[in-house]
Amino acid sequence: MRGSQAPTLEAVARAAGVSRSTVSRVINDLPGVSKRAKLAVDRAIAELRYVPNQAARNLVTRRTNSIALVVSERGDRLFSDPFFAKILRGVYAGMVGSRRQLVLLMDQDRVDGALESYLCGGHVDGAVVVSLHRGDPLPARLMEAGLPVVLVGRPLEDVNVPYVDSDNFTGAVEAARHLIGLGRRRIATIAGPQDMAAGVDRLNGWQAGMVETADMIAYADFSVEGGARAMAELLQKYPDVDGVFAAADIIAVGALRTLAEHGKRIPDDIALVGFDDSVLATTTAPQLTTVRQDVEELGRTTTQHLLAQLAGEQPLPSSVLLPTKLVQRSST
Amino acid sequence: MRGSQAPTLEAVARAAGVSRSTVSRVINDLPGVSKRAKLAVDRAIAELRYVPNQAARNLVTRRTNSIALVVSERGDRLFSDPFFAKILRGVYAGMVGSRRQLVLLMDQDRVDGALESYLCGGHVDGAVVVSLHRGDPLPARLMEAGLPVVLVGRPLEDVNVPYVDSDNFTGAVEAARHLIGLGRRRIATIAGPQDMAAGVDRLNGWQAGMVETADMIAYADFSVEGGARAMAELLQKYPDVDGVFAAADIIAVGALRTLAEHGKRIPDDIALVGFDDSVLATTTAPQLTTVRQDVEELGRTTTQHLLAQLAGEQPLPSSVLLPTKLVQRSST
DNA sequence: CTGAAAGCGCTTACAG
DNA sequence: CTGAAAGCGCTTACAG
Repeated sequence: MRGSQAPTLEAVARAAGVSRSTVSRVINDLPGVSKRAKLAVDRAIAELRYVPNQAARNLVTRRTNSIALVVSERGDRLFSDPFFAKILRGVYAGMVGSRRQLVLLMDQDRVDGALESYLCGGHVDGAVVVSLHRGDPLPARLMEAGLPVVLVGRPLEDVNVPYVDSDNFTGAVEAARHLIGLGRRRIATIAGPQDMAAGVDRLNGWQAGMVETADMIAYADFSVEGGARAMAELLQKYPDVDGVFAAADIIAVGALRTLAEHGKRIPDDIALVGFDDSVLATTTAPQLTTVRQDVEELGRTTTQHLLAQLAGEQPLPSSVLLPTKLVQRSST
Repeated sequence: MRGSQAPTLEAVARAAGVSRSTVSRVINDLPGVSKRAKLAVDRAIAELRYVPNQAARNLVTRRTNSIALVVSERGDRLFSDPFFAKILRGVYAGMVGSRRQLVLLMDQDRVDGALESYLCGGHVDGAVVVSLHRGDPLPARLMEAGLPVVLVGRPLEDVNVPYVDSDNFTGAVEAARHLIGLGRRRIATIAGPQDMAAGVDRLNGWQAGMVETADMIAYADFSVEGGARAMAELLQKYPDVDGVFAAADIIAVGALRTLAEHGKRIPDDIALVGFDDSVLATTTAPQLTTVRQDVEELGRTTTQHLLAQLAGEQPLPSSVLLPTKLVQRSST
């Protein structure tokens, strides 16, 4: 189908004995074509194996039929963490039947504003932006440029960009209450990165869920090593800690490693709660009690939100929170 | 930058006091433009915040500056497995500096040949195809249509499509030799799906590496559950098994679960070797001895192969095998 | 070094 | 229901 031999609309029209207008109408399923004409065109299309040239189409319609998934992440987190794959699957699921293509853009495209140029240069009809960090000007810029955007995850800035997020706060409240309910008295948290909403909201939720003082806090990025280090820090500062809420399963995995090294029994000596209910939660020993968030649903809902916006549907709620839920296993 | 107010090349030309031809030459870095003209054009572009319309460009150049990553996988494997994320990262790394965009296409796009139409309809300049299963006609079809394609993973059919793969065979040979070297006498394998080259080649390698008879075989798909079931099957048929080569870490995770349920000590009773050296290998207890393959490198090399082909470089070797290597940990 | 003109392959009023 | 014609925003010989 490539090269100069690719049949054009013109060729189809000749073969079918009609005008280009008629062929175009058939291709686009527009009304006002006789059965006879449609039949002839369909036959010619099949015979010539005609495929419309998308570039020509885009040029005149000023639409691209594709949307971007922008992954605003520099490091390895999204790849060592099943989070990203699930988002991707959800986004894909959300696009089913939309006849749109997904263009994947990553942080490295930021070199000399290439990302912004690309997004604003009419290459895509809209964008889903994932994994924003505090202070990222991208969402505001895209809004200014008039590009429809929906974020996965609450932005930390006070920008008026629609988003979909898990209810991190409530999930973390539940985690704290669960540990308290088990009779634990010395409960700590390993908080996630504070330049991302997930990190901030889970810390706030934990603090809100603790009835008494909540000041046994260590910080980690979303990695095994970070979790291991933070757990070591907690053990040193608070030797009597008997409950820990880790802001992500991957952090909990690191914490488990450190706890094993220190000969702590889980949950006897220390009860541990994670967050995510990722595949990690059931591959550890003991399996993790954790707060489930449906990441795939997050991707799907965000995408549907964007598509609805593109379809010009009634103004949707500007943001959506998806429920989270504690899942008990053997680590508590 | 969207909407009818977006500046065109024409507008830039007027603002700079030159012709459209000259502006086009400046944008495309073509020779034969006076410094004076270039300066004026650059200023006008900056002032108007001009971004070239890609659709118009594609139409006339017949290039899209994008390549497709086709993930030929229906089920959940690619998402419950870190494999896909690593491939994706590798592909991205391979594209750095190529000024091309990545369009991600998945199996669901196959509905009424939409995938093939899309790929052959001039939307992309070439494609990387991952995770092929036996009997998939896609690679041959794309080749016929003249679309440059490179596969991640050896195709099982005898098609003349270039590919890049890990040396699964040699890695599996090493795994078998390792178990033999440890003095194990009753060595089994949990083979992967036999409709994929990775499954076939790892089984063949294991058989080649075994000096004596190699007939203790169970099969699993690339999943925890599959691994658990296959391990149960092996234990029942061969109660004296003392070594197992699992064709993937995720299969080994399932095997570990079953072994724990049966009260088997690892590695004392049974030594276990995985394949991949994925993140799973170090989150299990005990940590897995496994065959390392560099999946990210796989994605990167494949992409560079494709880009070289697009650049019309000298004919490259039609296929490439990347080395694999045994990594010993505590499961053997 | 520069510009006028043709043309890429479609869609879309417009007139019939 | 149908077709002739204009035009989307670029690139690319071609002539100067």
